[in-house]
Amino acid sequence: MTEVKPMRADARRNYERLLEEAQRAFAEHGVEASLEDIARRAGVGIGTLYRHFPTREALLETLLRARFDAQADRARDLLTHAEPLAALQTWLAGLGDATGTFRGLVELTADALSDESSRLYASCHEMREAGSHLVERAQREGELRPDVTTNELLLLLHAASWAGGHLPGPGGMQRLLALVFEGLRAS
Amino acid sequence: MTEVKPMRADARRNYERLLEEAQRAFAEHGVEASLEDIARRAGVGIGTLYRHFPTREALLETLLRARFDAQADRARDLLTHAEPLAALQTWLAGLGDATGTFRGLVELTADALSDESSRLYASCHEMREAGSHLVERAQREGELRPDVTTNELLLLLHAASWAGGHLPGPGGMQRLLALVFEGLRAS
DNA sequence: TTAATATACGGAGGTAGCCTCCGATTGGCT
DNA sequence: AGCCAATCGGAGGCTACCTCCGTATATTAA
Repeated sequence: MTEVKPMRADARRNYERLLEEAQRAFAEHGVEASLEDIARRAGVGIGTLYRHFPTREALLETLLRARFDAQADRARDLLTHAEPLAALQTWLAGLGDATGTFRGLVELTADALSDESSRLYASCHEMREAGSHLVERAQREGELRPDVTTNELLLLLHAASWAGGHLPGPGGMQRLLALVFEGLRAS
Repeated sequence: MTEVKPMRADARRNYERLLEEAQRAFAEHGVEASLEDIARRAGVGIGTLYRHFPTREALLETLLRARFDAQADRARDLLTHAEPLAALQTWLAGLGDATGTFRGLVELTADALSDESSRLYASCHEMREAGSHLVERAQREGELRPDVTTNELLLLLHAASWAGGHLPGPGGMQRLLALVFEGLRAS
């Protein structure tokens, strides 16, 4: 329904160059990478960058949306998994990997979930909805404590992801997430 | 032993004005508060700020050191507490409050723990040493899973503190910390 | 092919923050 | 009072953000 005029050829070319360089820059320097640098490397004026992507978040969202949508799909798949708690844990691990794509991204997504005006809110929100079904199933079948909310779980995941980013080696987030699921008390 | 010439009167006056305004600014705007603004409000040139505190971290450390040292003392006190796990949990909660003093501080302290060259490293390190005795005791008495390291625990705490800062109301960190200790699995 | 026009480009310029450097100032001592 | 070391202040160079508008060009119609 939404009428989309095709982009002018030069516009489309610049748009794509910008996305390529943004991907590189964010991967290398984290979400705070210099926008002027991205424009420079894309061989484009800074004004052109801002016309295509009015905010840093808009740029990030374009780069991440597909990934986040895939994550929502994955949640729906996992609803048929035999073990509800394991399914939830698996899904959260995948989500943790997604928010670990760029250094500093966790902060943004964590904030986006509680800020409807955020550009990332939409993509994140759909993920949360899909995930909350996994949470409810695990609780309904008595595998997850019933007093935990989806928001709390996502926040714990973000926390683990954040912390994982502050550990030297890789795989930190996975280990921490496992700890959170299993609890610290000796059994 | 360390010979300390008394500061010149104007120097001491400026030093203290700077600390006052820094406290205000960090409390209001988080650790990224503008240093030029702090100098301005203190009625002092920016050069004077940098002479007294060569880095942002130096300024923060001066404001926080007493607090962190107190936290180390508290760890030593809690070693005599009857319940090792509860003692550990209490201590971590206190530490979480301390790193929640300024928005964005958790990131700094988490990084400081793995960066010896950091200005905050010393104060943090002493805390960790004190805390690790609480960890070891809880493990020795079989109340804490033996495969968790002090570093992991501190990181989990920082993570909870970080996440607490991304929740609307207060007390978020306490709730999350409790969840981490108790585990997510239904019992 | 050419002309008209909507579309898109680019970067100058204003703002703000970081940090350094050095000439001007002043506290404290004799 | 007068000296000098200690201290001050802020100009200046840098980077980054974001906006605005004169210029350039892709597209469409003639």
